[in-house]
Amino acid sequence: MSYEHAITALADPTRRVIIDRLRGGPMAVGTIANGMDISRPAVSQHLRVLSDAGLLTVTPSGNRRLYAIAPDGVDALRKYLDSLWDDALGAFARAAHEKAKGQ
Amino acid sequence: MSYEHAITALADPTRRVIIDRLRGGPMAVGTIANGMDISRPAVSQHLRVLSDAGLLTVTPSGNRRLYAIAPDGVDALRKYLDSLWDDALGAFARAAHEKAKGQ
DNA sequence: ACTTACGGTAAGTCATTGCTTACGATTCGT
DNA sequence: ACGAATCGTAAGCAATGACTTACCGTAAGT
Repeated sequence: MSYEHAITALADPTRRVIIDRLRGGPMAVGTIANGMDISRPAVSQHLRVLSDAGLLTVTPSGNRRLYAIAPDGVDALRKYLDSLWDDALGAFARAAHEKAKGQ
Repeated sequence: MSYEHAITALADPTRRVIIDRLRGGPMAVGTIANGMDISRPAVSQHLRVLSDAGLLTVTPSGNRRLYAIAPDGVDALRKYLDSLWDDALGAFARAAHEKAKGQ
């Protein structure tokens, strides 16, 4: 269902940088933007896309907003790729079998 | 490494339709394009992108070219998401632990 | 040999999207 | 209460990308 938004969101290199930065744990927007070569509003826009895709969660903490990776969002994408991988392997084995029988 | 091209390629809905059509096994270009609402050259361009990303393999068969899903390409993407999922879960558990300790 | 089928490539067009600056709203510090 | 900090949103712009038509090469059929 929602894996489509997730894969679209992760297609952008900048957004992958952001989500890779969040691997260690939740971070505030300013902290994320610090050290990146784009403006802070641009980071905010990316965070919005990632959140809408279900890949991030937000927890307001006073003045700041802490973003963290949402395991469920990543898992949805994982499941899609697992099923794709299963089918690909099955088709590959079947094709190899056909070829062996053909020769 | 190459998972970046793969995730970029899979971000397009039309390309996901194509790769979903190939789950059953190899198909020729015309067969893939048949029933889709875009032109055949457009399908060819998508197939090129998917091949360059390592997600498809091509085996010429006489007049036609049979495209099939490359399990290795899918697996590279799977591995990236697995590592992301692991880190996300770890950070999530750590945050939950911190919160429990804080209260 | 000649025609038909198959499919990749080129050029051009239009929509999408990622970025910037400017602005507004909320919260913290003093 | 007032200034500073944090962050989201709006508007505008430039670049990327997906599609079309037109064209060309190669293999099959007759």
